[in-house]
This record gives sequence, structure tokens and C-alpha cells, in this order.
Amino acid sequence: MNDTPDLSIDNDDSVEVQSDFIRDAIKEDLRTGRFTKVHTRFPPEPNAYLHIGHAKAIWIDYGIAEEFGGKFNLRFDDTNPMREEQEFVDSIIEDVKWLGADWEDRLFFGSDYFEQMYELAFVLINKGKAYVCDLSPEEMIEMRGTPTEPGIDSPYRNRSIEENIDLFRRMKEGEFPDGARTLRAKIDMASPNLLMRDPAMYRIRHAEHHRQGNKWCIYPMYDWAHGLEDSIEGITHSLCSLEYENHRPLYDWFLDELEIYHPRQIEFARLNMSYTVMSKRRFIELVDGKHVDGYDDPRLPTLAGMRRRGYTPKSIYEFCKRIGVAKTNSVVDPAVLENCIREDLNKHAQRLMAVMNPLKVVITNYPEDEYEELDAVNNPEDLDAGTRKVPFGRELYIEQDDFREDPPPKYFRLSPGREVRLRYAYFIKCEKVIKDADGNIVELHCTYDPETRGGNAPDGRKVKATIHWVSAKHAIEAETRLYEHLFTKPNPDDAPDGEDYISNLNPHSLEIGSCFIEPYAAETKPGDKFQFERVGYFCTDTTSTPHKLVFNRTVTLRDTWAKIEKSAKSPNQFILQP
RNA sequence: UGCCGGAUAGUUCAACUGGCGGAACGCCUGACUCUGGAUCAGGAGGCUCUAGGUUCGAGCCCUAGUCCGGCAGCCA
Repeated sequence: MNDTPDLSIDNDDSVEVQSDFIRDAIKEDLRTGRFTKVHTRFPPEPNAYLHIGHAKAIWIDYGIAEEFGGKFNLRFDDTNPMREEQEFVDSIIEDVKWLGADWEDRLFFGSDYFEQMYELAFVLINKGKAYVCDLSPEEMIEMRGTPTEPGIDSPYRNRSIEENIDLFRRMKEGEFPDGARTLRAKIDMASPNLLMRDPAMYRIRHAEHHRQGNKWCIYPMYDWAHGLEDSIEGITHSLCSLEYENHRPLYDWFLDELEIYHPRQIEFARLNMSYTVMSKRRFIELVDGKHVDGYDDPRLPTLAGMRRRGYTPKSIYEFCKRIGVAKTNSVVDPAVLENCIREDLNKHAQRLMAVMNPLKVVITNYPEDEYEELDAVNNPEDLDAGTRKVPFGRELYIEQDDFREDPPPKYFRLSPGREVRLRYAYFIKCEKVIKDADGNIVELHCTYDPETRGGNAPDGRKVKATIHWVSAKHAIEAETRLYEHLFTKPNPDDAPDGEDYISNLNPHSLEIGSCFIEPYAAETKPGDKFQFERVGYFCTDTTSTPHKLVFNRTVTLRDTWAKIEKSAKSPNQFILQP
């Protein structure tokens, strides 16, 4: 889109309607009158932490409701007492709220509808469309058949309506042990869709529910519960991921047989990203195996981890917008995500100077024990952010990478005899390289030009590079945590025989180090976001204290020089024939 | 070997429903710059999975294939 006016800062106010196959379908539904409004829901099961894949779903659900002037519900699909916990309810609420999806006063729990679901089950029983089955789980599996062979009718399939009513009541009353009986829908044991072969609607579980306590001992299955939840809440479009495609006929069957309000289910592809994993099971394995530091480890694609890493809700929404919505199974390059966060932080992050790998510089013609304060711009993308004072003195630290004794071609930074600018300070020229007994460079002797204070030369001479620095006396030492991809391969499952994805863990996914940072950083609080100039974007970690500052690297800056240097080293030369 | 989906640039998506295949990210060039950042300008990159068919005209419709994904929990 090249005609976007550059003047509009952030046009967050105008809710621009995106375009994809789901929105197209909704427009069509509105046009034909199948629905007269839009009402969506995000229905997580409270059994895990949310990850970036859920953010995609949330953006689709919430974004669509917002764009069409409709409503959005947050609903916990808590129909299985064995797997669900309050801890996850809390973390999910926190994450959805953080993302900015607003459910207003519509926070619901599927389990709150258990009574209605129970009553509705009798409608089906009375129609002869549901029956109590005494088959064991093993027998039921056996009689279900296979994709190529039809199943066999349960011997309990033709129980009388009266007996079914009686038995189902007694199931609820707790007369039978776990697994003894189920309530099943009577559909078609020969259906090519396995899900239609008399699926279970209720199972017996004498278990305590995180919300309902011991009130129930029968619990509804997903297929029975979900459509009812949608119907009860007046959902118009029940959006879910592709693996539920085969469930749609069943979703529709229940609602049709019940003759109640009937939302439309539409499925989309879930998000996959390269160089990471995206499942609850693997998060558990990585945490339990101490490969990461917890569910909010900044290397994990959990929303808690991304928040700690320094990602903003806005950048995540932008990411979701860019990857779009389709039915194709796809794998997104994390570079897209990185680009989104760079774009957001570039506009809003406070700039600071921090030196990661210090090399001492002595300004030999600068007076000893004398200091001064220079003005530095807080954010060149946002002049309203103002300026700050940065202390300068005779002894400084610069980045080791910013000096080369023997500079390669196109290297513009400091080298013997060459002049560069210290950002917001002075031009300096390297006069002498000091080495230790082993020949390692330990210190640089430079001279500065007092006329260039602030960074400009009155005589108009130019330098080809500007480097960052800190005053050795004033700098604060802080811990840095530099992150890379969690895995070394785009597809972590691409492992040698006998190995699994764990073998593809990147040993350098976390490098703990330290830096010298200008004193302005002293007051930082967890969650603060900065650009360390010429280095990358950093976020103050949750564990950071004034006594020990800790910064997570959210993402590096783009590094064109690294590319130049890399391509110069690569032997990939072509000789063209004349 | 049954059923349901899917296949368009390196990647993720578009293509006003049958009318000259575009964008973003990535990549390459250049301009500008007190961040080798940002910004701006330009460029390379496609037998639209294959083979037939319908049509004046097919990425789109039809037929037959190929490849990929999902489905045989009393999980969601």
C-alpha cells in the first residue's frame, strides 16, 4: 500500500475492515439475512498458558466483532474437570486483557450452563436421538469401526426412551462408577465421518470441578457442549481452527435436532512458526526438562514469555494482521514478528547508550577529573520525547566491534589515525593502540576536537561513522540477556533418527552477559522498553531491581554491516566469461 | 485403502467471484542520515501442483491425478 499518507500517526481510531475468507462469509451472511449482527467468542480451555497461536485466534474473534460493530465474549470451555485449573483461568484472563481484547461484561464459563445442557439432553432422549450405553471404553472403540470399515451398533442402542430417561437421571445422581455408562447420540454407525458414529455426549467422572465443585458427576463432551454454549450466548459465528472441520456436521446435527438457535462454525488454519514449538505438551517438557526457565521464559512463544521479552500487544496485533487468515497449513517466519516489534518500538522506545563489549578509550587531551553533561535526544522519531543529559569525561567505553586495528574495506568505524563521532559528543581520532603482553588490544588513546562539541564540526568536515559510548566513571553495570531462536532448525522436529526436537535446541538461545549503560537507566522499572542505540531493543526484566538491573534483548536492530561483512567473507564469487 | 480440507514469488497472504497475476516481509541497488537504525526511491524474484476439458478468455468452472494436513479419546 504505497498511497498511505505518512501524516496519519496511528489511525487506531478508524476500524478498518480487513479482508479474508471468514470476513467475506460474514458479509455474505449479513447481506442474505442469515444473521443480522456479529457476535464472536474466544473459548479457551483453562488447562494451559496462552501462546502466540491463541493471539491469532483472539485477533480473529475480537477483531471481527470490533470491525463489524458486534460483540465479543470470553468464555472458558471448562467441561473436563480432570484437566482444568483456576491458575489457568487467571493467566488467560490476564493475557487476553493484556492483548487488549475487550469482552466488557461478558466473561462466561461453559460449566455454568451444565444445568441447561442436562435438560437439553432429555430433548434428544425423548426424540429417540440419544441413548444410554453400557459399553466399556475399549468396547466402544472396537465397535466404532475404522475409516474404511463401518462400525457396529451398540447392543444398548435401542433401549426404550423411558429406560434411557431413568438411566441418564441415575447417571447424574451418581449411582454409577466412572466410565460405567455414557449418553450417546444416536446417529449413524456407518457414517464415513467417524465423529458421527454415535458420539458420546456425557461421561461419568466423580471428580471435583474447579468451579462447580462436586455438584456434578457427569460431564458433557466437547461436541455436545460447544454448540450449546455458542447457542446459549447468541454467538453468530463460531470461529475455530481447522481440526474442528470434521466436527462441524456434528455441531450442526445437535443444533438442528434440538431446533434451537444455530450459530455458524467456520474454521481457519492455526498458526505455526519456524524455529519454535507451539504446544502445551512441549512447553511442559521444556520447562520440566529445565531447558527454559518457566512458562514466561522470554524464549517461549507464550504470551507471558513474549510480554517479558518486551513484545507489545500492538506488535502482536500487527503480526496477526500481516499473516492473515486462510485455510492453508502454513509456517510463518519469526522475522515477520521481529519486524513488527521493531516497527512499534522504533516509534516509541526511549533511546539509551549501552556498551555490551567494552573497550576503554582515554581522551588524552581531555583534562583529568573533569566532566561535563551533553544533551542526547530521547527518541529521534518523536521529538516530543525531549532530551536528557549524558555525562562525558576523559575515560570512556566504546564497543569492541567499533574499533579495528586493520579495518577491512567499507569499515567506517574507528581505526588508527581515523576520526569518528561519539554520538551527541565529540569527534575523536585514534592516536595509539595499547596492547597487553599477549598482543590483545586493551585500551585506545584518542584525542578529541573541542570544537565539535555536540557532534558537529564548525569547519564542516564529515566523519563516516557515529559510534556510541559511555563515561567509564558514570556508567552503570547491568546484566543483559541476549536471546536467539530456541531451536537451530526451522522445523525442530527435523531431527536425526532416534533423536527428537530436544536435540535441536539452540545452545545459544540465551547468552547472559553484562553491559555498561548510561546513568539515565538507573531508575528503570520492569517492563520499561528501550532502544540501546545501534545495538537493539531491550526490556527491563521482571527480576530487575535498582541494585541489579537486568535487561532482556527483545530483538536486535537490523545490522547492514553484519551483512556486508558476511557476504565479503563468503567465497561465493562468480567469474563471468567475456 | 474411507471421509473432510488444502496447494498462487523464498515466506505469509491478495486477485472486485471468468477479464492483462498484486502486496507485505525477506533479498539486491541507490538516495538521505549525528543510530551501518529509521525514512525514501528503484530492482530481482511466478509454467498459479500436474494433465486434460468447457470458454472469445481459466489462478478461479468441470474431469482425472499428484502431494500435504486432519479424523478411529468416555480430550478440547
